[in-house]
Amino acid sequence: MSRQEDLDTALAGTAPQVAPRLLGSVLHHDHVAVRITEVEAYAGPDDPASHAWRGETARNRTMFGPRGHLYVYSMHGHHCCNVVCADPGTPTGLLIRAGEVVAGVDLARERRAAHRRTAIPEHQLARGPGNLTRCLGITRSDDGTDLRNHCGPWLELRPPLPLAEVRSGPRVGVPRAVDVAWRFWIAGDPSVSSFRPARSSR
DNA sequence: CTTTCGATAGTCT
DNA sequence: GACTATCGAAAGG
Repeated sequence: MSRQEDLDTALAGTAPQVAPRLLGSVLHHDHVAVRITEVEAYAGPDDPASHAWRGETARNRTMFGPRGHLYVYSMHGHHCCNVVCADPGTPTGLLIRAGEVVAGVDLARERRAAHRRTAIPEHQLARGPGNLTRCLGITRSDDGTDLRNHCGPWLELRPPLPLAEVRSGPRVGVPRAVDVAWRFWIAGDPSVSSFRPARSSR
């Protein structure tokens, strides 16, 4: 079975089903690799926290397409990347929130240093979705990339982690649908970001 | 460790 | 003009 089929099969379920499956897998881009330690699930039109909730726009178009594509958006001057899963028409995304840099540490540190004056501990290089994309050099121009058909290993699937190593809780910074525990992380991993409640509007 | 607050820029109303 | 699926610095425990 080709890797392409493996990935396509692995991403076939609903967002909360697939999300923990990505923990421990490795995301490669531009000479840096990150082992995923934290993921959030954003489900289709029924999830009021999802960008897709209010329908298709120019920004979220990729989420409405086939699974295995990368959905990249920008906000607050940072980029966040999602892996699209499920079937076309049910726009679901998996936000990659944090990871451990396992290759290209010097380059990752260089990219981070451009936006920070103080020293960065190694386990914090890819802690937080904006920091992770900065380490990897992912920008809005990577939106729509098909991870299944890329010649290099974009997303290197690893065997699923034992359930005992996985924790879950509410999503970070999300003001709606607070009751669902759709953030998943590897228990005890230092690269996992700390929980932040949504800031009250106004 | 925690909380709070301002900066930030792209998207949508 | 108002909103964020954010970040880092600063201040407090």
